[in-house]
Amino acid sequence: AHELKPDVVVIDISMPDLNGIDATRQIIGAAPHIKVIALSMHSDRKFVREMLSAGASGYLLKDSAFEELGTALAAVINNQTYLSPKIADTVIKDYLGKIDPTDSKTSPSLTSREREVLQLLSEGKTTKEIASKLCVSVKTIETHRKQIMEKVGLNSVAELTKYAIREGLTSLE
Amino acid sequence: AHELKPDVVVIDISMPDLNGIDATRQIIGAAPHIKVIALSMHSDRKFVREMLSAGASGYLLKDSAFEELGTALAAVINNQTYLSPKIADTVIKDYLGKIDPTDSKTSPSLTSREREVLQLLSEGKTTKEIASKLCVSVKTIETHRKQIMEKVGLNSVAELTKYAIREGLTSLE
DNA sequence: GTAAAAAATCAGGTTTTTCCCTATTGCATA
DNA sequence: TATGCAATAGGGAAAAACCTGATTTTTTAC
Repeated sequence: AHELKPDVVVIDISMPDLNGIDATRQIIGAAPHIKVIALSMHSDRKFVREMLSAGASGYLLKDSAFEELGTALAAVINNQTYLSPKIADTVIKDYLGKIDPTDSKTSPSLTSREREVLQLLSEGKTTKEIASKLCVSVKTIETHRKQIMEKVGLNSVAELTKYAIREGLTSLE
Repeated sequence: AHELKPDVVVIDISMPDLNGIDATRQIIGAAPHIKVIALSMHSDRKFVREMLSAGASGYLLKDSAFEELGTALAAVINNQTYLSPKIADTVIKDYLGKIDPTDSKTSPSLTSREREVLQLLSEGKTTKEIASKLCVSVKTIETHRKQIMEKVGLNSVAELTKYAIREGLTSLE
């Protein structure tokens, strides 16, 4: 970004190594006129909030259509903010303050640790393997898993795997 | 394209003035190593056929997700061809003329019973539930499951679920 | 038309995993 | 400072998976 002096940057949040949120912070910090559009697989509240407070002007989901990118670009170069419809929903709810637990089915925000466990689980790792990988007890992973199942309302590895795929935590390989 | 010498060009077929099909023909004619991915709103047979015979290596629909672009790019730089699923369907039907549903299963020869079990498994059913549904003993289902895992070379429900999705035995719901 | 191979069924016993309940610690924030 | 949430984990019961066979149909092959 520093070299190319772009008008708009599209950042993939889940890019490896460099954290997209921090990257955004740096870019905006160094060159506030640059517009940043975040591209993410998650519609997770925390991600969105952090990204926006880091200064992003737009937030798109990866499962959005190409068309949306054009719309978003047009919006941000006009100093407007563009959010994917799904994102807009969560942002508005967040903004309105009350997130009643009844409709939390939209995206039952898992903690980052839980997402981590879910990802490994949906990649075929056993509980034992996950525990050893994360250097915690098997019991801890069991608790996380139970918690995940409770939150998302599913109770089989198969369904969790599908959920993880839909949420972009894992791929079909 | 002439100036930038790209590896891959993504062409919007419906771009104004210049016809995307002719553009593709020219690019491929001048520099055959360049990969062209067509981006179109139509899944129209003629468009697709002409585009492919013009030398395109990929064909995406505009309502596809971003993710697909990555997949397509990865495919074409490996000298493979990528088609949006919808497109693939029409191409294959065109190509085959008639589709025999019986022999199209070229998967690692699971028996129909095994596929049945795998499907239920990948829908989140427990071994016990499957047994009761199929009116056989739990032991039988265990044996089937072991056999399936052996045949496809996977040993977790998560991976089996992904396999089942790829094979069209179950959906993401 | 029969023998061999493959598919479908199941059991006993052992090992592993999961489930349920409970509990501690750190951290944020109201 | 009190309260709630996140992350951690143990014990013990229950369930599921695993290993080692084994029997009965159904297909396939010669």
